[in-house]
Amino acid sequence: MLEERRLEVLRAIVEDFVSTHEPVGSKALVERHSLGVSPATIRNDMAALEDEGFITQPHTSAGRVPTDRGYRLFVDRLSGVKPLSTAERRAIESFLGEAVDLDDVMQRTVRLLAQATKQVAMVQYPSLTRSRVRHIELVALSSTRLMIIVIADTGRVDQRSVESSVPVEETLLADIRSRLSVALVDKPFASVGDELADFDQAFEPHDRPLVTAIIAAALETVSERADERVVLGGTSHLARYQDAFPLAIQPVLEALEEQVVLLRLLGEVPTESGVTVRIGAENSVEGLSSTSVVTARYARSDLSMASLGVVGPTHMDYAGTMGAVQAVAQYVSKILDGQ
Amino acid sequence: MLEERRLEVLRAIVEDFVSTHEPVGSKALVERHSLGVSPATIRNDMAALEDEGFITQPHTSAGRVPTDRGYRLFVDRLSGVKPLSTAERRAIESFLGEAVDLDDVMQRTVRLLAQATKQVAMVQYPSLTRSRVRHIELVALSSTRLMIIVIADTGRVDQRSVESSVPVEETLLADIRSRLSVALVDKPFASVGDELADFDQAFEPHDRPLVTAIIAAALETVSERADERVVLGGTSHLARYQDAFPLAIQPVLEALEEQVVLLRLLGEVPTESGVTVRIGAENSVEGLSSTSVVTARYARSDLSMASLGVVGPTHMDYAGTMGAVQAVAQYVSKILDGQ
DNA sequence: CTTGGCACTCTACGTTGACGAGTGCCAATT
DNA sequence: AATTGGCACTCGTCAACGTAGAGTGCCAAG
Repeated sequence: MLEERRLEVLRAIVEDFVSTHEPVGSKALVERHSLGVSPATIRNDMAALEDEGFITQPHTSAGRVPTDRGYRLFVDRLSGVKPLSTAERRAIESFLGEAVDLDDVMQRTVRLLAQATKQVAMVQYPSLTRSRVRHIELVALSSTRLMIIVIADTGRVDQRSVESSVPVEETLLADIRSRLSVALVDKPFASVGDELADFDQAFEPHDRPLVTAIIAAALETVSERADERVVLGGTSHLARYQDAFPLAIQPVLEALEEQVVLLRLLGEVPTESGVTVRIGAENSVEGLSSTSVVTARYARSDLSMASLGVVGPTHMDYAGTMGAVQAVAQYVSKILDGQ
Repeated sequence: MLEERRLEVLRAIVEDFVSTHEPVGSKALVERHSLGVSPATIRNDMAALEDEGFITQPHTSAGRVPTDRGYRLFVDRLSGVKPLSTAERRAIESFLGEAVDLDDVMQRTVRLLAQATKQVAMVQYPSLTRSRVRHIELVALSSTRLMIIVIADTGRVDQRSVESSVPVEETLLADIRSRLSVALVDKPFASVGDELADFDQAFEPHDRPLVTAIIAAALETVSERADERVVLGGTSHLARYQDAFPLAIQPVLEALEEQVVLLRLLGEVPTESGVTVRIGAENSVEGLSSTSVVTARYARSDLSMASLGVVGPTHMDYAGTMGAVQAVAQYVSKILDGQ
């Protein structure tokens, strides 16, 4: 029960610091929270918490600030996911429900998430790796330029253009198109490589260079770009932390401009459901060591599809953020199932 | 020739202020530039320039800072467009040349522009209004969901999904598809509305609701979204001006998150060629009153297509930025012609 | 284990004064 | 009429200084 109170103290410190952004002292703590003890007792607990590395003092005569480790403990043991109010739930549902398109869903989701958490939001497109081919189309843009368009069962559309060294005849194109359809439609994207392994064998040798080029483009589209698409939004919220962040919104903005970084942030998430929180240096992304990342996965037909989440300062409202991220992920799943 | 020197003084002030970001005084000015006169003379000129509203003093005993009007005069009369070095030109050409796709071109362009100017870059997709339909495709996603895909002769692909209240048969779909192709392919997007005016008359009355829905979606795609797509990049460069900007990267980031605002920034540009500069309050966008916007239009087959440009602090290197924007616009035009 | 008291340590803040950059004005010069 | 040197004046920056207050750690008593 001594342990008990210490955790209580840590929770109180985190909560106060999150709301005030200022080091919190023993006296203020007993005033704002009804811990039934005196400041002196709290001081002892604080000293212990500091020894264990959960909190720290910016300077000798200041209050305490949670460390990354402190936030970690807070998140693991102390904070429940705060459920959204029904009004909020209704707002989310109706806003996402209006979406007309997968693109529209993604765009609305990122806006929603940014607005609900007041932080930078990221949303990943449904992974191709876990989808099936719904349709594949081959279009002639000019006599030597083709465009290959792939539609997944999630409604995701990817396209890629292909250059041919020789003019392409429409009859050949039609042939390739229909064979591609037969070979790929309703197949999982993961097996596209296998399905196309001997694809060019069905064609005349002098047509094979073109067929090979098309296959290469198709594979590039479905494999290299499979998880690559991420939408970002709400970056203006970063600016609110000018003073709170040491000195650093530039490195954060820089990091977030890199698709690769976003994918890493979203990808390092375990596949299980639930909300994942990575705090400070846990992110292993340079420039994001003073931020926390809260992510969740969304699914379609109970098949985990991709991740979405937010990036904010380590001193964020974890309970609220986790609640919002989880709720949004659920609604995206629901929308995706409905379509 | 008195007028002459005053302009020279203004130019010197702008140049110094742009490079140092600090108010420039009369003494420093004669030291750094070889104007053949004494500081006292410069002071007289400065007083005159201040009376005319081209420069101003932050406080009584400080040097002078250009006003928006000062920058305007500088840009109009004093600054040439600085041509890029051949190395830079080569870098642009090769980087853009590698693009494989219209999406790829847009993405590379925005990166390039941001990197070359060290500012926030915006690139607008080629306007549909000025393009022709290259291909139109209708795909069944499920028995009641269709997707309509439109490809422009610029390689731009737009899609939109359509919900049908009744299951759609493949034969009907094929019929609509081929009629749509006949009606629209190679027609300018601007005339799509007219071309589709009586489109539903060719169908059985009980099929018309579906046809109407498809037409509505098609029109929405080609008209509402016609100029709507803009890519943004390089926002991290904003953070470098933390101190230089009054207090305000947040409003700028907020403004730039709004597609509408971006479109206004890019759209207010006169259709003629050349580089356009809008300084400070000239932008008429709230939150961007302490930034300047430099834009240029790019073309395809000599037909002006859309705009691209950058947003930066009013105290930017106008000559260099204008040079870069112009050069990039030219190369984008070239790439578009080549494809 | 808790608590009140106390000495101690810093930071934040306001004051003060010197310094210097920069200006405007004026009388002298060309 | 334009230019110039001189000079008094303004005002922001900076460092030094002192004070107030928040917060701590420790200790002895409950």
